[in-house]
Amino acid sequence: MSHVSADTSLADTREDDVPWLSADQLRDWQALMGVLMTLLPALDVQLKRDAGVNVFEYHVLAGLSGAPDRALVLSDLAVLAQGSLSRLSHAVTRLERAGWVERRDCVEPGRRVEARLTDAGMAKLEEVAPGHVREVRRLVVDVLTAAQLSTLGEAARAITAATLAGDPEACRDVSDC
Amino acid sequence: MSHVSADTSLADTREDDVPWLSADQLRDWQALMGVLMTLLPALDVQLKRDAGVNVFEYHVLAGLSGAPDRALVLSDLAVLAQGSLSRLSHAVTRLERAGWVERRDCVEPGRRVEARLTDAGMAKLEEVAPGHVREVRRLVVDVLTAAQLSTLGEAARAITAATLAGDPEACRDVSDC
DNA sequence: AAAGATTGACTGGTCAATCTTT
DNA sequence: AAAGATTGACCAGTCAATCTTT
Repeated sequence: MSHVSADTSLADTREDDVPWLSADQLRDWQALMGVLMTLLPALDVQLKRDAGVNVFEYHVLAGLSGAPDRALVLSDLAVLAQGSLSRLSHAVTRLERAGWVERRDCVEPGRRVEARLTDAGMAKLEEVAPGHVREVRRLVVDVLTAAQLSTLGEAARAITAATLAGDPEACRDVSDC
Repeated sequence: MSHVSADTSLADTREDDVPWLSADQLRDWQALMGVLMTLLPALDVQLKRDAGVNVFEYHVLAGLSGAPDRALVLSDLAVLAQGSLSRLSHAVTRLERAGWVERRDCVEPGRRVEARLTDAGMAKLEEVAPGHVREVRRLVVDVLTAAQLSTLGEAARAITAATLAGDPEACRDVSDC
């Protein structure tokens, strides 16, 4: 696994021959950085203002809502919501305190715990979703052509694949569980 | 949801006519969310591990390095680095403590302060940049075709424009200063 | 008053240490 | 021991209050 790559001389911090980006590449990269720096915070603002949850918590609720019996083992949910287990645990604590989620010990092996969306949580999600979707449309979907959005999705999948490569835990889809 | 369907109808807090996303739109949007959640943290990890700075601090250094006399008024630098003035002030404090930046009161009007990249800061940036660019290539530029990257840039600019609309302060480019 | 900058309390996240169960 | 989950210390960012200068 960890052997073989051609550039393994990490002890030597000087690996030259890193070609700089072309003017076009730089421009497009900077544009992407702009989105990375501004879009998530903008979505966070809307959700916190109108619903009192942040983006990650929203995705936890949404993830649970689509699961069988509205429940998932925490480590699976962490993968689905794209966060660390620790981050998830903190988030679930907050959501539990609000009454939208509850923890339940699994009967099965190991020290497994599942989070389950309560009825109040489902109601909350249904109340919150339209405003969130509206914002996603306003900031993303509606400002792009269908072709742009499609290419954006393709590119995003390629980037995510590269980003998660070497992190086998984070790679698997929730459908693997 | 322009029409109330048979599913659980809660209170009438329905703000109607928010059309849900099509399957394709949803898929592409989720892909973009994946990038938003993972790419910035991945870049942060590389920079912190190899250089002891986060992405925002890196952009502050990079922004200053390209400015005339390697100095910029803080409020301008905040726009360039895409962060709040408060965030920038905290960051500059850290960078100043490390010796990479120094604050200087402006002679000019108002209570203006400029941040100036020191020689040590410039050296730091030159030391750090290759590793960062390598990571940007590995995770983004090299996994996309030229056409994909170009469309991605276009889309990103459209999204940023929508996101910053209504925030006139954040809109202006640093070239306006 | 208004613009620019700073500060501190608070929040959410990471990391490492710990606990629990197989 | 190993997997899953939790916890707490620590850090970076936000928000609102404040300070400084015109």
